[in-house]
Amino acid sequence: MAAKYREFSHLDLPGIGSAILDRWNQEKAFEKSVSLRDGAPPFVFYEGPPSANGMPGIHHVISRTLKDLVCRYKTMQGFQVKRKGGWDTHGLPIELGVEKELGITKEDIGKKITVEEYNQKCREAVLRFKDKWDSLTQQMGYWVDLQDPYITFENTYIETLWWLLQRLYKKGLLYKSVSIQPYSPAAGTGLSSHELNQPGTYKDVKDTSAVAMFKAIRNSDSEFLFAAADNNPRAGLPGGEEVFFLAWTTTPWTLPSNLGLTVGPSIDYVLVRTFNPYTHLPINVVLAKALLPKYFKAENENADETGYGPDAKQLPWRILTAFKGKDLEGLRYEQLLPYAASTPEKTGGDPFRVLLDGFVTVEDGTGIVHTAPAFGADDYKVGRKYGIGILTLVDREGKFVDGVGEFSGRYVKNYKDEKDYVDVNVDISVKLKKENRAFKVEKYEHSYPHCWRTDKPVLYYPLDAWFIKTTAIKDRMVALNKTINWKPKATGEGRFGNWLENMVDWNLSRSRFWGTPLPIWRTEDGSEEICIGSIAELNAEIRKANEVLGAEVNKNYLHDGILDLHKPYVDEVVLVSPTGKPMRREPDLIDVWFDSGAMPYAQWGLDYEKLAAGSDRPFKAPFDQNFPADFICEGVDQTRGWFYTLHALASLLYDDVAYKTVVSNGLVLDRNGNKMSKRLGNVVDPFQTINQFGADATRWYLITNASPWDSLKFDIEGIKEVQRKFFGTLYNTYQFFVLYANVDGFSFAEPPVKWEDRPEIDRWILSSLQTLVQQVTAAFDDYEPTTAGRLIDSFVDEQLSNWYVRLCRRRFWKGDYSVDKISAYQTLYECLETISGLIAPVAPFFADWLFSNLNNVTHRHEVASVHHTLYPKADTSRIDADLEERMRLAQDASSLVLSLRKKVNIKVRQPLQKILIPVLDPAMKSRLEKVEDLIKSEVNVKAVEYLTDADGFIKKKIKPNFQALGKRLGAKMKAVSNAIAGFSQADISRLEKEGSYSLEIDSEPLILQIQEVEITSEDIPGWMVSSKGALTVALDVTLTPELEQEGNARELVNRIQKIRKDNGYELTDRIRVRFGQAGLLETSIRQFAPYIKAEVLADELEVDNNLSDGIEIDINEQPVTVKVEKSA
RNA sequence: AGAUCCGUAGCUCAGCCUGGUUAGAGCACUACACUGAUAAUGUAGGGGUCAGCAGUUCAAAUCUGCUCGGGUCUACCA
Repeated sequence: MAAKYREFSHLDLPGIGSAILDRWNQEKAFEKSVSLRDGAPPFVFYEGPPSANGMPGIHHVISRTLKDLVCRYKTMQGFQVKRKGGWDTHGLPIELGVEKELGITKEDIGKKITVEEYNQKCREAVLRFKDKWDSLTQQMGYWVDLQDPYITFENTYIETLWWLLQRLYKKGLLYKSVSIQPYSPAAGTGLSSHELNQPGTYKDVKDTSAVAMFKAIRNSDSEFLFAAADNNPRAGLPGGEEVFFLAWTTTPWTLPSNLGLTVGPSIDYVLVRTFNPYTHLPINVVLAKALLPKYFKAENENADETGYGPDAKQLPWRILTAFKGKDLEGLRYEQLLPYAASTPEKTGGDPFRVLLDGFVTVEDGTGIVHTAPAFGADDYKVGRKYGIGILTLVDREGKFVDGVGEFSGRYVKNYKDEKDYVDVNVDISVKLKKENRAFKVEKYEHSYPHCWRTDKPVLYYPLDAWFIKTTAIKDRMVALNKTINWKPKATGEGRFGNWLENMVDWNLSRSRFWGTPLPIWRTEDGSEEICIGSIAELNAEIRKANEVLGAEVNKNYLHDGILDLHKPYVDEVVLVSPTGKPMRREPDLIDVWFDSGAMPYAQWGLDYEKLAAGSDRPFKAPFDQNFPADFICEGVDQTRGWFYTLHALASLLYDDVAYKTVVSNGLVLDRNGNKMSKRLGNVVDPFQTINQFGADATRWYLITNASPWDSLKFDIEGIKEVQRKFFGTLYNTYQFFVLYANVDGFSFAEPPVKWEDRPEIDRWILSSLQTLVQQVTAAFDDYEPTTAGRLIDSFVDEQLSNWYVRLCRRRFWKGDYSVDKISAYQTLYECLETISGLIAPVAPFFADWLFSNLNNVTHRHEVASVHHTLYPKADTSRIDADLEERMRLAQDASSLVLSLRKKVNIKVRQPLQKILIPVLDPAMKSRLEKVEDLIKSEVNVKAVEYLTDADGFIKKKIKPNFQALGKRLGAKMKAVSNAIAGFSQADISRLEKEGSYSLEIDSEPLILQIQEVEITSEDIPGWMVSSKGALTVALDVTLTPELEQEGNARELVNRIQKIRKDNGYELTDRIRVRFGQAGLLETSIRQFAPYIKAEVLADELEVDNNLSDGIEIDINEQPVTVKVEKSA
């Protein structure tokens, strides 16, 4: 006897998950799935390194599911997919975590704790939750190489980063410059954007704001302004009045550092004649037209000026001329607040001009932006563009430097908690008022960032930093991006494309402790520097410096060389310049995003032989086969993170893309659409979910519920549904199969039944299966797993389970082990086996469980795991579109009949005589004839009759084919549509007979073709009908005595089967059935005895009027006693 | 503020690219049925101004523009 298929008492997905996981671990299934493809073409995948200093959440499960399913799919497609894992180990979140844990702040590092100790703490914290992550990886079925991951803090990794930095340095792409960064004077430190985004840093504060007046200088460029003033002299006053540009600021302390005024090139500006409300002097001012109402009342336009004086409440004003911002470009103005420290020479540029830039808006202020390059990123940028220089009149403590007159030494904000601090901004404003240089001064409430440690307002301040000149290859990056396959497309074109268009140079510098040190050593005056590219190079330089500079220098690093590339060790190293001067390391660390963006190279490390040979890609094997990546996948939040840094580095280093396809998945929200956060307590624990529902159900839910790039509202109920609906159905189908296969000993031992010997329904489900394989493969190839999953879902539910199995049930338990039965087994087996392959990428555990349960009996595959097989390939020769179409007809027809039965309340078990189906053309008839038997047995009728035109019974309905007609007719569509609606039955048959019909529309002739309308049957007079689309079905509901007898017989069979089951008999047990007094049922029993006996496997069936015991049952309101026993 | 995604039944989503006349599934709810797959299944029912407004068109859930609401990213700026 052949081995038996395993049977189960119930579906236990978590149990299947852990059992299969154990087996994978024992058999090293993952390693094998890779090594089996040795020599096959590679499919390259990069793992974006997670940071293991926090617990993994459910949102990590979705992107890892996507990564995993693509890699599994490609492996099954015959590619070799290596997946090296990795850990992101540097960076601010780790440092902040450690600081919090130790209860220290940044300032304490190096004081209360040494840098060495601090970094040791970071190193320990980094992989704190590595176990949890590894465990999640395993339990969710994510196949990735955890044995040999790349770790960003390791020397080999950092060394590669150094080499890459050196390559950039040699290309002239690495430079040091000032940038304007958020800076906390109170804490004496720059702040990262991350720190600035801490909750509570933005506060609403009231600041003194001022609209300052910058006096225009009259020259040929500005003549049009002055001329407009001169040509409109005020009554009683001569011409030659002053013209001012109005500019608003909420930080008057930046006004002494003003070097420019920026306007929007296409914004409308006006020159307004009016008075200074403080000094009451007549003035002319320039501001954006759209902002006039902020400063002037409409009713005072062109008001009488002669009466204006100190006591006047209303400010008269008059527009003298209008122009665009671009007309102002280059106009010069007098410096607002000249001091010794702010002479034009000290600016290092050509200041006090009007500049153009797109960032100017007319939302606030005057539409003219006061530009102090030192204290605003936009200001700095536009200042550089125009070369107006830079003035930094405030020091790092937040107070004015010497040489700013009465303001020198005063803090620009109350940074020292002085009790009687006098706001310098007020004093500056007062000074401007007195000097006829302020147009409006008022308190203004706005939101302003504060240092999250000191609670003091942040300044934007110029700080030294190292940059990568990404802007140099911006166009190339844009061009390369166009070759990348983005999923979804819009993220690449929109979010990422826009980001590239507006890119700025990459600020690499971080003044922190735990990270990759910048490998640049400089002389004190900055005139000489070296960028180190490898450990060997550094060690050589260390020795050289020791020889040149003296025996004490670097003496700790002479013997073994440098052993750890982190701070503080690298900072102790002093190198020597070609001219013999000492060089010290630039103190910065580099942005952690460089760490991860460089992983394509650094994950392998440097190959010293290639390095010595001068290769421009000196990375260890298998780098050459693993660049660029075919596929990467992370959350959309990485668009400007990892996706960008990978792209930037590949473009900069090798003028190439780093990845060919990138999938960015959306966020996982809670069921109400809120972001998951610890604070709200709505985070979902992935371990709990997997333990409760299994990884497969979780993965299937995440993938099929919504496109991966849409944000997903995570709801446990959805997983339950997937579990019940999809896996439950598939499990049931499997159970059904093995129930009978075990009885019959089916083990696929027989040769496949020939195609032409298989019944229609087998050919149908196999054809549908091939179609499914085709569609699923296309969807996966297009990185559309959601579509793939949903296709499989509906196939399993609607086609396989609810049609094929339902209709074929009898074939499995009835009769001998015939060709038909074997065909049924082979067909269903093939469906199950193919589905196990199809779902393997998404539901890896269940797929393997199903596969091995089947394969352990049949041994059709030599490999032990579905993940080692090749993905199912569609056999297109089996696809029969017409067959699939007529099966749809059968399904529709059955559904219609069942609904008719429902209407007249005749149960399906009661046979009926016939149904009528009107057929509109011979093709439809022949299709229906081929599936007639299926319909008959499904709806329990004896006959199907077809009604054709000739019978004259059918009442027809006509409707325009809008798609066909609309193209031809256009605007006449409505009229024609109305005409068609008015067609009589005679009109319709004439059209059918002649193939065309002449109409007159708006007194123009029009020939209507038969294919331009849709004709359907509407009604069969005197019958109950129901229709769907072109299909109409009528049911004969007449019950003859014969039919009723048969109905009774079927009812009896049904009851006896139930009793068999209640008694716990085996499927194959033979029985003996005796009835008590049966009354009217006796006829049924006698007439249908052979049928009943065959159905219930009875050897004997008799009526015994003296039967005293047995079960009372009720057959169509006829009580009868029945006794069922096993045959002797 | 900019960019982008989303808005269709009580809930989760198809359909939109390529416009075509009763807008579909599943879940949930109600009723009835089925019963050798049974913690399954079928049928029927209620439930929609396809976020809103305007435009293009003979025809708009579908194309265009604007507005509103939600998410994310970037920025926070005079």
